[in-house]
Amino acid sequence: MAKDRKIDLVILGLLAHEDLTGYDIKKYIDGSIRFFWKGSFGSIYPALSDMEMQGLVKRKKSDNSGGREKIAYHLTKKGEDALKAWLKEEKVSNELKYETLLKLYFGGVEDRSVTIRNIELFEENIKQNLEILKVYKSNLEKVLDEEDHLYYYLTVTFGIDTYEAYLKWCTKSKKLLKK
Amino acid sequence: MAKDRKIDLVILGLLAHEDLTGYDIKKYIDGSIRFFWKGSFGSIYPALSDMEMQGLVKRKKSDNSGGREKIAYHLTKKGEDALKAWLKEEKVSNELKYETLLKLYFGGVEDRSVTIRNIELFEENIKQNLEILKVYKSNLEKVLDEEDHLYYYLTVTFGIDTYEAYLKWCTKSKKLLKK
DNA sequence: TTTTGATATATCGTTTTGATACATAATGCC
DNA sequence: GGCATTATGTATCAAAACGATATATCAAAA
Repeated sequence: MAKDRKIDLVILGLLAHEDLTGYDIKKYIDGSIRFFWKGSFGSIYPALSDMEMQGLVKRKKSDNSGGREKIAYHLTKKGEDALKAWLKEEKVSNELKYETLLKLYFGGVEDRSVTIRNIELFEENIKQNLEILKVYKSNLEKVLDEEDHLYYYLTVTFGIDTYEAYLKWCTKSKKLLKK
Repeated sequence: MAKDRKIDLVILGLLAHEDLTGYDIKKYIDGSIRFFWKGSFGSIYPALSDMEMQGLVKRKKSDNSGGREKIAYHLTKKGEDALKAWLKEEKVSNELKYETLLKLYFGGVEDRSVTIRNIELFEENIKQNLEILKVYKSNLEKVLDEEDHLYYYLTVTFGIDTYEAYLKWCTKSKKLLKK
């Protein structure tokens, strides 16, 4: 695995469950994973090529039932080992760029109304995402007997708990700013 | 302001309060701002040069009281306008790369004990940061009469509320995984 | 029939990261 | 006093990521 390429981890993790194309990987990232990670084609495709050369993933025979090219990748034993090694790495590295908080921090250069509006926009955004997560949660609760679903469930409850804390903060903060 | 350069926003915001060198800006980013943003010298210095050419910031006479070069920057009217325009932009764009959640999501490829350990590591990390934020909070409460401090206070309470929700989730999730 | 939208790979310029280089000033300590 | 370490400060570089766009096929709707 490349020393400093984080996208590899997403790719390895996703391929552990099923063979996927670069496009499939992007869809997963834009789906449930988007709540805590993101990645673009510009990082996915070069990573897949490089990881193939490193023997972490293997290109599957292209499914030419129509003529359109489609390159699905399969996880190798070496790739699985790399994934497991990463899971056992004892370090916490969470990176965030919270533009909402940056605007809040610099709020003093403008009227209070501007900050209140920004909190409202954030609140709306969080409410929408919270609804989506709640649907995920109730769907997962029905299939919790399968081990993998337990992990998905935990990420979803993490999101729900966090978003609910955000919303409480929004209410409280708007009140304080309006005083 | 450059179309897609986010670091500009941090620089504009910080310079709104006082004149700073690139090194000073880095110190702020590694200080209180690190809880919701980050940035390296490799982005700060080139951005400062470029922003000077755009007339957003102005280089101050270097303070040669010792011989060592030191380039402090001052916010121009144009820079202040750019900052205010950004604050009023009605869009929410918060990016995060939560490695802890990625590991959790892919936890199924390893023993439960690995995920439990990862939650513990996350928990320790959050507890440490929470202590720091609580000190910030009690210091800010003494000086809340000044408008700017209110905004810093709000970012701090955001962090505290979020971190406390994280910790509750950690306790709950570890219990669930140990069942 | 056409055009929209989904599927699919790939590349490009710009930005960011993380590390390092280089140099001076201040501080700690034996 | 001498010596090492830490803090201050600017700057650059390779690697990585972003966001947009190009190209092309196919299905479905208008």
